[in-house]
Amino acid sequence: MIKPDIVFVANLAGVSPATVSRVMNHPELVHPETRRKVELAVEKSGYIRNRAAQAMHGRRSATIGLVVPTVANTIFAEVVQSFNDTVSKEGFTLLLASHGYDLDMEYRLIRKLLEHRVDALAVVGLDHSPGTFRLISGQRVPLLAIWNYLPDSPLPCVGVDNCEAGRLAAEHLVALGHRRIGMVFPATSNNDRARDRKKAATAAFIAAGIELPQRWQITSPYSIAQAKAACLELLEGKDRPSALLCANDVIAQGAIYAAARLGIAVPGSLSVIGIGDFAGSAQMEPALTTVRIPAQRIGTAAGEEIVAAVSRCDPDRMIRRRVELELIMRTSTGLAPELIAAG
Amino acid sequence: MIKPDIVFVANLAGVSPATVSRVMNHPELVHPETRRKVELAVEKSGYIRNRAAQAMHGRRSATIGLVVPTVANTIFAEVVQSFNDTVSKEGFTLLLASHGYDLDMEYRLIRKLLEHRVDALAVVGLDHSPGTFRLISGQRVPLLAIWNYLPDSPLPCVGVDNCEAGRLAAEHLVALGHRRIGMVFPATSNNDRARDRKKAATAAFIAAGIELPQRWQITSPYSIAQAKAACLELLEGKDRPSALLCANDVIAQGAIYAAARLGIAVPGSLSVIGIGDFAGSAQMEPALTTVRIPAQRIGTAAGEEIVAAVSRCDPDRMIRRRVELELIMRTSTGLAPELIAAG
DNA sequence: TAAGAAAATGAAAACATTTGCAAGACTGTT
DNA sequence: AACAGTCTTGCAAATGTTTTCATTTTCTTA
Repeated sequence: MIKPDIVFVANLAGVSPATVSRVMNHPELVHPETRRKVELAVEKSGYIRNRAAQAMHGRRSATIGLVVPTVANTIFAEVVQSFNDTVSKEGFTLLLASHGYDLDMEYRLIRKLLEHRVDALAVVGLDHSPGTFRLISGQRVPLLAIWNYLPDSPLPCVGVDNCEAGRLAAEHLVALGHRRIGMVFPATSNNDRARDRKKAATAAFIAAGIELPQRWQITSPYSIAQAKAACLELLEGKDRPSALLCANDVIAQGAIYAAARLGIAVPGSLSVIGIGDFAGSAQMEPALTTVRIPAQRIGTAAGEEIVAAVSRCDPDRMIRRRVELELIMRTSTGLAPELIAAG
Repeated sequence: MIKPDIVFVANLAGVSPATVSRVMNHPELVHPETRRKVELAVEKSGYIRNRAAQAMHGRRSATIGLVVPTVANTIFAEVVQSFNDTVSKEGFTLLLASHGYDLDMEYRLIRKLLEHRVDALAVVGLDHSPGTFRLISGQRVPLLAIWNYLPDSPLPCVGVDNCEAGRLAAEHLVALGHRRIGMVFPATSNNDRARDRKKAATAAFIAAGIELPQRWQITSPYSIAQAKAACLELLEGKDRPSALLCANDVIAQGAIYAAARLGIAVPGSLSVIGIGDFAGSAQMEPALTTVRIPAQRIGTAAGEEIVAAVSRCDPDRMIRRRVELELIMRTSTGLAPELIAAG
């Protein structure tokens, strides 16, 4: 039993291969009766058309490449999901690659995706190696940066303004009267998202006349376990901040667990704010105050833009779409203890 | 500036296309000096080889299809990640599709992946539509079911025995002396994982002479928010169980948050056990007792098996690999209150 | 240094499809 | 019944590689 190809089906239906091809791609061009015959033959033989041969002809490959740091992280899983849903609805299939925050690896992965002749390419963030930029500009493949928005980004982008996210979080703590503030961020090299958030938050605190002692600025990767460990260390002494601004909700979750372990009341003696509003943040006890980044909306919007970019075939069109942030006040933040004491 | 193809590179290097092809695929066959010349030409022209043309020649497409219910769920994100890491290391790229627990959709997605001539296909679980089985058996593509292990599975599989998972969780509660037991599970049609766990847990309870009143058997999808809501309802009355067996850690997390909201002490007056041991379960307060399903090990093992299946080209070889479960005792379960009262 | 073996290269067929072009088969109009 | 116009369809070229086979070049060894 050999695998049926288009000529096998053509013979079976008593037509030419060209007609079979037309039935698959432009059904309106062929006579309904012929169409029926062909469809029957396709059904009977179990024919499955070969996208590779199709792609080779210069047509669409019907694939879209997506490169993310990791999917094992709630942060990106949601965006991958909704992006996939959106492009899938338009008949595209996702080629997924993850580089684990290694930009050289990212370059190699993008190369691999280009070998597969993806119709378009989406990457996360605006930080990429020079090699990557060179590679892309040489090809005529639409490229979209997702997750980040910048008014003057070098790439088309769909996402949120991380500076604003940092600022919103900081201003919320300031409004609650906090002046002894700690921050928990991952290493910010190669991570423009964390960098922008931290910079803007710092600026907002300075603007409010708040000092940020070095001992309360700590570093932790995006992992609940490591964030909890880092915060345990920060919080166990006498001299601790009254509020913690965390780079994202995963870290904030770690911080809250650390406080719970140490018997520190949240928000009574410690306020914690995150960024992201991931699944579960609303349900925690205490429920996490955070700056919502609408991952689904970003994924969907990015999917729409990339499909649009593929169908109009002008790879150099620059679109920038900004998705709105929103401060979600819940129960993990409250008035600074000093204010409460003062009555 | 036209896109360079293999003959363009060949001319640039002053060799034949065949030689260029050999440099890309079997470098050891060509003279070092020639190789250098060709590599230089590749570099200079920015040539990127066309996998589609390669695949068309009957060679590998170097892609592997993975079909999951969803990736927006911690449950699968981890397994996707480690599976991808493993096959990626061997030069394959992942074609990802998600069907949202809809088996008809799954059929269509698998068709699409076959059109792209994936070298192998991985799906989650053993529940699939008859159409899917027919489709696969017609093709000569290795298929692997991941996540579940069954000694007599109809498909090659790499995963855990969900019956054992349910049994382990149930026996732990029994050993702690609990006799008033509730269970929180999603709908079990089209979900063999949840079904097996529930069946085995039920059997274990019956074997221990424990009755399972209908009012304590509740249904909730895999969502923290919905699980929390469902558990709030179950727990707020006077007549509540002393222990909750949850279909997975996401549901267990919801249950713990519900207890926290109602001021019910865990594990003092309510024990909660999950299944999965997801990221964060160990760090929660109280830390979640659970049956660990080693998602990474499953993903890695599945990746290895599928790569092996591709290189040996015997699509009908039946392998079944079982990954071990482990009961992880933490602080969300404790002795039944009745036993404590009795001293 | 010549013969034979081994290594390196090229020519051309093969892979499964799409599409421009042209020819044949209808339709409706005079 | 002839004509123009519109639908359908088939032919054949083109797409970018890989690989078999044959040929040429280089290396051993006597």
